[in-house]
Amino acid sequence: MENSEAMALTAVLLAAAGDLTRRINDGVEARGFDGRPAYGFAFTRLAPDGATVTDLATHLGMTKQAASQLVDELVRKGYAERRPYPGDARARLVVLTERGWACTRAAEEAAADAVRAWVEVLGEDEVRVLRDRLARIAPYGPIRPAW
Amino acid sequence: MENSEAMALTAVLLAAAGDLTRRINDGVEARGFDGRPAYGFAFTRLAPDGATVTDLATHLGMTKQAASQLVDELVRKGYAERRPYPGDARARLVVLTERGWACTRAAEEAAADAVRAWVEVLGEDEVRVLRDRLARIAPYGPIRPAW
DNA sequence: GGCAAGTGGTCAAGTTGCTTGACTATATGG
DNA sequence: CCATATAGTCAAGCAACTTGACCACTTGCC
Repeated sequence: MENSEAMALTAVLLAAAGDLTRRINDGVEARGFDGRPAYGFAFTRLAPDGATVTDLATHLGMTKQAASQLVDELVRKGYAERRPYPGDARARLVVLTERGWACTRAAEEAAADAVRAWVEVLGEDEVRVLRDRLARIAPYGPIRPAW
Repeated sequence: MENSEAMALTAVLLAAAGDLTRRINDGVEARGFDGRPAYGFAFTRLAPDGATVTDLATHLGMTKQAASQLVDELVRKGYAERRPYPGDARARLVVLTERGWACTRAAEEAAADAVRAWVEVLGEDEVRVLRDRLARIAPYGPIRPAW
């Protein structure tokens, strides 16, 4: 495969990923929630039983200070709350509020809508194959912005 | 397709895109260049004949002020230079220097290396199919960070 | 030719979402 | 019970943008 093809693959991957996240974010906002893409990935870690700030930081690939600031934001907007962590007085358990759950469901709906647009172009089977192949090359580890 | 599958597709797409851009950036730095991912996308617009700041801003989906600052950076690091634009004394033509071309080639090599790692997992044909399918769903328009 | 309106670019200041560094409170293992 | 490690926060700094103001030049129009 030529070098220029590799760059083309990169460009199209980024375009697709950016398009999808933007569609999801738009869909979430259209459903009456105020957020940014990072929220969704935080929510997937907070559900279903909550998580500590440090857990969240690891999951999102950022410092615990940044994760703590993100939690501040989520709390201020009513999506999450800090509760004592049973058995360790240093730690706090960050859990979703009812509004946080509603926002999570909205994000999943918006994601399904966005993917539906792709299914209309490629068909259900091809999208599934796409996902499976990407899963085989995607690294484990923290969820991070593409750049 | 279920809602949770849609979220899984999003996560894996972002992971793959992030992985690829990180590999390319690492490869470029390993070849002795100091940059960030946005450079690569700027370079693809500056090559082969140069571009104005406003062109670059449109291509990258940012304000012309931000694009101007990016060009400042590229000039300071020796990758590009501003030259007069023939036929319009307001505009300037931003062109790659020899070092800028070398960095572009390094980025293409690094991209090819990164994709080669994927080819080893999926095989050449599947990667090509992946690219073609992504090309069918990716929007045209500016290249933007995924989030 | 001259003048209003549009376009290309830059300067300056403000914002956002992170980082590093310093610190407190609690836990844990000899 | 004290040294060391861990959870979390506070504060300051920084990178990569944004918005707003502005100048230089071009263009369309009378």
